[in-house]
Amino acid sequence: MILLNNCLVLRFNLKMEVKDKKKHILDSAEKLFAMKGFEASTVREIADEANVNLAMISYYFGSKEKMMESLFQERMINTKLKVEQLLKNEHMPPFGKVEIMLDDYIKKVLENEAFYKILLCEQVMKKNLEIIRMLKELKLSYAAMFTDLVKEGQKKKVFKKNIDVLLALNTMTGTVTQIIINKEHYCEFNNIEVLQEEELKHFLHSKLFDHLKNIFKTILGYES
Amino acid sequence: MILLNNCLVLRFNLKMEVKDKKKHILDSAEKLFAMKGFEASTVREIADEANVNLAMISYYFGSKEKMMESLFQERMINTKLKVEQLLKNEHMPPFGKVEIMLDDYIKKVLENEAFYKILLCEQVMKKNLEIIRMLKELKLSYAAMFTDLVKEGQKKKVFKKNIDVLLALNTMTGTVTQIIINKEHYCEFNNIEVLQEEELKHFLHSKLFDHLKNIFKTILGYES
DNA sequence: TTTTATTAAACTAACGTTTGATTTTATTAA
DNA sequence: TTAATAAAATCAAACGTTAGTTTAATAAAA
Repeated sequence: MILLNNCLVLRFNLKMEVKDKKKHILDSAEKLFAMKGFEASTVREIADEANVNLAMISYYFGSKEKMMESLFQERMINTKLKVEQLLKNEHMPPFGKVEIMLDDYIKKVLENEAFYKILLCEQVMKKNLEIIRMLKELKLSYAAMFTDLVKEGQKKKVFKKNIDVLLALNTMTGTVTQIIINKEHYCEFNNIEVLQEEELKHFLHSKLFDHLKNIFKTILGYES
Repeated sequence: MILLNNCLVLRFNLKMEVKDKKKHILDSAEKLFAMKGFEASTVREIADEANVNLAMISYYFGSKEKMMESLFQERMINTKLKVEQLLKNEHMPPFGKVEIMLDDYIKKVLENEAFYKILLCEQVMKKNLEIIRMLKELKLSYAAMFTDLVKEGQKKKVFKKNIDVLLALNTMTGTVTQIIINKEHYCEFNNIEVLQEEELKHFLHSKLFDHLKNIFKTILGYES
């Protein structure tokens, strides 16, 4: 029984190690994909970056393309929204929920810059249909969630009528995305080139949050 | 003299034809780059799409990469702003100028969807330094122009103080870009799948313009 | 002993580019 | 105007390189 237990533990550890190795390869791939794009990143580069043998990529993922899909599956697990739970909280006011949605989204993008860059390019190209399918599902659930939130606010007479929820969401995603892309310019323009990575994130988060909060107040017709 | 004139006309026509051929190749390249990305589009595909021999691309542009640069030079000529002239108009109110800026930008993106998709991906990857240089210059002039516009409005006491011009511009570009990317979803969601291409452009323009106008009123603190 | 993981090397297909022959167009001199 | 000549444009084929993937041998683990 103890032996069996040990074996199980060992097997468990091994499986974990394999999973970690796969994750490690995905991290390297993500880095390169964000820097140079999917097509321009070679499996040899990815293997070098991850310090594994070239053949391991086919061995673990099947192909370069399936590795990309694995990356999306891996990263999109963490994309489930805090707000989806908070939405059901009866005591929280609707605009408080909007604030949490904004905060949550901004944080996620700033924490996963590389992935959101890849995401952006994939959405433009629409080459990998499996990824497009995943993204469509995510977008629909996001839109449905926000629609419910807006309806709740309208019912409680704190949001105005005739709100274009998709346009609102696109302003949120678009603004954050553009800031990620233009990060350097934005810093230069504001003379804050000396900030550390973490300080910079904090600065951008604060700027984006205030900016989008004001915009959403207008869009939703909310008076604080 | 007449002969000389004829020769000049002939020479002129020939040069025009070559220019047209180059433009035609660039149109085909643009289409493919927007669909599949730069790296995933092969010069053979581009040549096929343009109905020219494979070797003509090196012959005309030097290389695939230089062809991309030619595409950017070609397309960015038309990116100069109407507003840059209108800005000097003393009689037009500041927010009227903002409206023209928004209208102008939305129109340009909707009329050149393919190019703006390529533009987006290039900004993410930052691979071709010559293109990045061109874009930085464009962005700086755009920001400077809008800064002047904002200052004018502040001087005339119709805009509020402490406006983050870059954040405002990123909301403009980001929102329009996201709508281009999510065009299909947006149409599905609004049940307008049956529209013709031109009608759809008109619909999107109208939606985006009203949306951004309201947002910019808030950002600039403008009361109509 | 069997399964799993790792490797260096090889494989095939496709890439961007170049070549050299050929056709088309332009220029020049009779 | 015409014939000869020079230049530019076009093409099929080939070039060398590199891509993603597979193989078959070896090492490690179960």
